[in-house]
Amino acid sequence: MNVRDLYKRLLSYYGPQNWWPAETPFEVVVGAILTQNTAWRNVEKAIENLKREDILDPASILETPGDVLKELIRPAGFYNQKAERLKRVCQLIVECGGLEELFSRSLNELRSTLLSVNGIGPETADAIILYAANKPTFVVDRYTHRVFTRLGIWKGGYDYEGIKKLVETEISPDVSTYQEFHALLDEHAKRICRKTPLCESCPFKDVCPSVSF
DNA sequence: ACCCAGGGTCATA
DNA sequence: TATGACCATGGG
Repeated sequence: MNVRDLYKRLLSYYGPQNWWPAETPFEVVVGAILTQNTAWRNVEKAIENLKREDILDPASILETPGDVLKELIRPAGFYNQKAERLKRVCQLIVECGGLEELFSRSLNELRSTLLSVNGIGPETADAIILYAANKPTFVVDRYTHRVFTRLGIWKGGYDYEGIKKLVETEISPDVSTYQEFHALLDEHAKRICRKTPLCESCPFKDVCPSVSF
C-alpha cells in the first residue's frame, strides 16, 4: 500500500467529496481560521452569524469592534484569539489590495506570506492556498498522519512538512487531486476507530498491518 | 463526567 | 528542539 494506491482506493470507495462548501474565497479564509481544532458544525454557526450581519468581507471585519466580532464567532470556540487572527488576515488582505492581488503571488511567496501572520500555521496556510487560491499544495492534518500510520505508509511522529513532501512526491501537483485526497483522508479517518489498532468494519482491513497507534 | 474536534503560539528545560 | 499548557464551544 502506497500513497497513490491509497488515493485511488479511497476515491473509488467513498466517491468524490464535496468538501469545503463556501460561496467565496474569502469565506474559505475565514473558515480556515475558525476551524482550527474545532468541529466544522460549530464553524458554520459562526459564519452564519457573520453573513447575517453582512460583514463577511475584510473591510467590514476590520471595522467591527473586537468585542462584537468575538460574540459573533463565539460558537466556533477560542473566540478571543480567533477574532484577533481574523483581523490580522484581513489586515494583510487590505494591505495587499485585495484577495486577488494576494493570490496572484507564486505558491511559495503566498505560503511564506501567510505563515508570517501570527495565528496562521502550516495547515491553515495550505488550506487557504488549496481551497481559496486554488494552487496545488497538499494539506496535512492529524487525520492524515493517523491514516498513514495505521496503514504503515508513514513511520514516526507527526512531521507536517515531512508528510506533505511525501504526498507531493508521490502525487504530481494538481489542485483537484489534492483537494479530493485531503477530503477523502478526513472522511475516512472519521469512520475508523481512533484507538483500536484494527477496525473490523474498516474497508482497508485487508491491507491494514494492525499498527498500534 | 469525560473526550474530542478540519491548530497554533508561547513558555519552559 | 522538543514537549506541555493554554485557548473555549458544542456534540457524542
